[in-house]
Amino acid sequence: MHIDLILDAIYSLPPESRGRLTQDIKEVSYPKGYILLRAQKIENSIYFIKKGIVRAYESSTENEVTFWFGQEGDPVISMKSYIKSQKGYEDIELLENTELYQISTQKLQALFNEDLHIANWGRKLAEQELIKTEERLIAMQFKTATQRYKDLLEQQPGLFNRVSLGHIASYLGITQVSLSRIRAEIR
Amino acid sequence: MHIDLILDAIYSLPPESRGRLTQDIKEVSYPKGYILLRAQKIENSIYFIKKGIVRAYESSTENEVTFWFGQEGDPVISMKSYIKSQKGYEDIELLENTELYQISTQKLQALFNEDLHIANWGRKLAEQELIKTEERLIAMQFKTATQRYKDLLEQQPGLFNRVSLGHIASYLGITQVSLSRIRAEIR
DNA sequence: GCTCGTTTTTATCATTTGTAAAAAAATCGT
DNA sequence: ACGATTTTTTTACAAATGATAAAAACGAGC
Repeated sequence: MHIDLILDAIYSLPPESRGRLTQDIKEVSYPKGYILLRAQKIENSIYFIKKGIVRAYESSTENEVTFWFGQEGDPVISMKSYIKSQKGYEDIELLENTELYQISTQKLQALFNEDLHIANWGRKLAEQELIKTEERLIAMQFKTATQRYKDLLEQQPGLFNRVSLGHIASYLGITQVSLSRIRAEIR
Repeated sequence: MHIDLILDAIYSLPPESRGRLTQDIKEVSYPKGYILLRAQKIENSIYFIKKGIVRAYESSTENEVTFWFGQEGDPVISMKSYIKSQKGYEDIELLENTELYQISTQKLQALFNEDLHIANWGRKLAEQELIKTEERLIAMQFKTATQRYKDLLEQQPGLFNRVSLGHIASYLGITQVSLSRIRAEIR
């Protein structure tokens, strides 16, 4: 997925502003299994996924819990690092060989203070992530695990070919055994 | 709580920009029980709480579920309306007689496109709400109801004098009976 | 196609959480 | 202070979910 497409989906930038932003973006790639982002560390970069799939998980508890999957076009950000310059909760692991666009948060901050359009792009980035997170929270509070599973099947059918059901179960907030039962009931 | 204090806590604005923003802000107040915001409607205003307390709840399901409390200084926003101009999930009810600062989203959007500082203020507003929502989501996925209750007791002890345990129970994602059991165990 | 390691399902049992109804306690208005 | 209403707790039972272990299915590599 091309970077211009990704940036534009967030907020359409005039050519000059977009140039300023893309100037600071590098392409990087890492193999399956690589840990892109570590919970202990304050991260200095954010990423967008060109190709591949990643998961964010927290490992401080005995059994690690996946709480986010990122696919082509998605931003990969430790929000605690990005927003508050604090350690995040999550490690982020690449589940396939993955190509990423990388940008330094320092450079991004500088652009936010210089360019009105980029500041609004940054606003939209946060707003879009906010909507997604809010939707997740509401699903966790209002819906049964079965309903959340069905919703995921509908909204992200492709996900099931790319990640294990163990990861999906913890993403849904249940055990793998529970997920297996849900699948058996539906069948 | 004074509006300048609230705005500054989000992002410190230079005097000229702050003036532009506060110019469009009106003070309003409504009595306890008033429904400030309705799920069916696309809202044209956002608010900040000067004095009082409110709750957001979704009522489409049989038993209504509270998923957010707002207190002095907090923004009161239907994010779906504000960000995507779509209907939100939530009704918002005033739990006390409440004084609010009101601003039109249209005027705010106009200011975002005119003033770099205000655009960055808007970015910070979204970012702060994002961090809060993410923390909630993570607590729902990683922590037991008992732990979430204890956390709330610690972080917002004042809340318990202002809202019923029934509302708090649904906020924590459990039934009132469950909450009562938790409280009995701890005692 | 076979083997080894991983993932997924199934089974059993213990624990947690929910539902419903009733009792107890607290709150409110007069 | 009183009764009426609402809120909170308690109880008994049902349903859902978790933990653990074992079996079955699947996949990568030879």
